[in-house]
Amino acid sequence: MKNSVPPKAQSKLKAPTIFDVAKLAGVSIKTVSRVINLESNVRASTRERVEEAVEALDYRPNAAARVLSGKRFYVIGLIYENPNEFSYMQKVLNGALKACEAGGYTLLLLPLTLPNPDLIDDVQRFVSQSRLDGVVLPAPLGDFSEIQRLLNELNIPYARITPKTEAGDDLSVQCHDEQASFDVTQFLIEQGHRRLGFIKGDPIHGATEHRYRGYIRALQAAGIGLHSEFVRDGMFSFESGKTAARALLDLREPPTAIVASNDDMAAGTIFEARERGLSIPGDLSVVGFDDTPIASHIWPPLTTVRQPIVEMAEAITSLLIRRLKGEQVEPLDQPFACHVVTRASTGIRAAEDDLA
Amino acid sequence: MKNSVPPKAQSKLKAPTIFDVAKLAGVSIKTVSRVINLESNVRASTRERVEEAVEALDYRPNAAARVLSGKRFYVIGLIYENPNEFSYMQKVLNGALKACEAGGYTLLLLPLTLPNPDLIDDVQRFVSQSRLDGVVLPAPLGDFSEIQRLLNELNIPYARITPKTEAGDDLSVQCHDEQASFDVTQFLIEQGHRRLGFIKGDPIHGATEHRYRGYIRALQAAGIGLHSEFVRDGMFSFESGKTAARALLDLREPPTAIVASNDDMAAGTIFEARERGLSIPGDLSVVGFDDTPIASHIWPPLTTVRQPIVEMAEAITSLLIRRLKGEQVEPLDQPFACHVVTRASTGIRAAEDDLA
DNA sequence: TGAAATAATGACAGCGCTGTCATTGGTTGT
DNA sequence: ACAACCAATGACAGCGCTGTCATTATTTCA
Repeated sequence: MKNSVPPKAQSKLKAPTIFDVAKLAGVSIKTVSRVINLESNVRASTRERVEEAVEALDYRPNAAARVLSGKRFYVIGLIYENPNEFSYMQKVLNGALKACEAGGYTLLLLPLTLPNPDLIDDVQRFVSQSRLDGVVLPAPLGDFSEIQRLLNELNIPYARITPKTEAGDDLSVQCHDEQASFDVTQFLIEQGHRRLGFIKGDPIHGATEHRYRGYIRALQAAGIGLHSEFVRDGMFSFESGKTAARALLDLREPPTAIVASNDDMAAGTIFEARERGLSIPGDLSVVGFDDTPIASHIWPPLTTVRQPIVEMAEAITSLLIRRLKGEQVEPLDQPFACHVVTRASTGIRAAEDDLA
Repeated sequence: MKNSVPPKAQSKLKAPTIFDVAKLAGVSIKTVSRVINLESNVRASTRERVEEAVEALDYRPNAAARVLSGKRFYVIGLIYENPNEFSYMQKVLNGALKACEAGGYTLLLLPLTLPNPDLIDDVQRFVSQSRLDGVVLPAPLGDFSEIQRLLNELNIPYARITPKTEAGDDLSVQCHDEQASFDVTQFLIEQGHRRLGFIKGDPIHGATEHRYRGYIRALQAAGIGLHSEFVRDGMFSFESGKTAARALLDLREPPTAIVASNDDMAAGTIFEARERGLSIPGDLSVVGFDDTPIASHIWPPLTTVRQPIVEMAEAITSLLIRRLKGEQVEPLDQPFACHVVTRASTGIRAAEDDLA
């Protein structure tokens, strides 16, 4: 009940103003203003009537009008030191922020926890309350069809970062994920590995499939057969990586190298290997994806794949902005390139292994 | 030159409007509007004249007026999945965001890289361009006196998260950092350790001194002498932790336990120890601070100190907002409590050690 | 009971811009 | 050289709210 979206009729019609509330409550707009600003000198009965009208119309004060006429801005700034190392979302944030600054736009944030039963309500509230022109949807949010439908209905353009699915008229960025996965797998093969484990990511992310395909292609290119017991499901979390690694290392003939679909799962793999007293890369080589801070801070540091996330986020956001300004924009033609960062978690497979 | 702040006179007077620009350029306001919105049908010479006037007055369009009169909002939303594990800044962001949502305010971000020669210009531009009511300054930004001076001049209230210095009328949050440091050091002592190394943090952070004092107090309480060679400077970075650990482990009689002032430096310490083939916690116990993701993802997982950062950020932001709304607010009376999270990077000091 | 004080409400201007439409100036073609 | 056109510019309303001040109810106290 409380979470339901406003009546459909209003999503097309203009939002109610203070006049509508005043009319419905039978008072002047100034009295409505007093009520919504919690000023004194309003009779309790009047206040109540106004509040009912506000409720009935689902009225929200127009922030711009408030700012323009009043003395307050209703804005808080958060100034912070940009840590020199970033998580994935920090990078996206930075890229989007840059593009917004360059384009004269303001960036507003809606952090969500998934799974979320009220997802659509939350997004709806955010979009209408904050009066947005456009929305950026990093993976996996760009693949929630309910969100896409909502934004389409409200006629709000959106840009997606590494989505899984296509959408017509697509404002989205991709990177050469599959190629990078191919490269990193091939790198392991060149080091002499033949038994290569793979830990998949959360299937909701497009990257999961791309990375898996790169792995398969590299095996094929080297004439190595694909063994299903070497492929395990993961969810991009440390724990899921640990669990998958446990299964792989429990095999009678365990892999000598493991490709984890992100750094957290690679860290989980190393964690699991360490618990078993395995040496890395002596007994097991491990690679990850994303080059997040953890990759360079664990021992041994991870060989991983770096994506230009900041640049990708910046590019797609500025494209979105150009489109909002009325420019006719072409979709990004080229995926961004990724590259392998070689560190100490990978090594040459000892010759003795060939006997096995 | 280009970076200099607008003429002093204007910081008190009202900001120039489109009228001022029009008058100076000798055109109508509509023409100014055309120029700043890059519309067509403006003679090059006119455009130039207007641009000069804009420059001369340092004119910035009033965002609220634009929004109110036009059809655009100049706002982009970024909707993202809140990763289940956060960096320090992510936590601050989440707390501040919560408080803003609850208070009907909007949160705007200014990420900064330090050191920054244009610091004040950047902050000035942010504050005036975004028309903020208040500012949140997480450590170490709350200790930059230039920023404080600027905000005071502009009469913009600010709240600080774990600042080092006091400011009258203080809107700031602290946590029981010293106590936590005492606790974690005492914990190591109880495990039998007597030779305890300490790696300090960046001196610009208040936490650095608090944590160091807790360490000293715990040594005193146990009757253990403070040896200066056991105390090393660090900068809160992984690298600095590694360097400091190297120095400590190079000692003729190295410590059997190391207290690093944050997790990154603790990770650096473990990294260094691993490079030397030391076993943890067998040969060396290590503790960190902050309980960042890395603490639980490295092997062995780190014993560390967790601060309620989200709650702290939320509390101080909502206090700031209440103050902006005109309430008479009291400073937060109690620092927030921290607690030790015990993991596998610490262990009982073997008895043989007593011989040494 | 009536005057003075106070509480509750309303009328209205104006915040700084953009959208619409009217007007002016300049160019082209014949 | 004049009409017919298009480019360049301006006049003005109005976006939705808050601040100011005037007005009208209600209470208080002599």
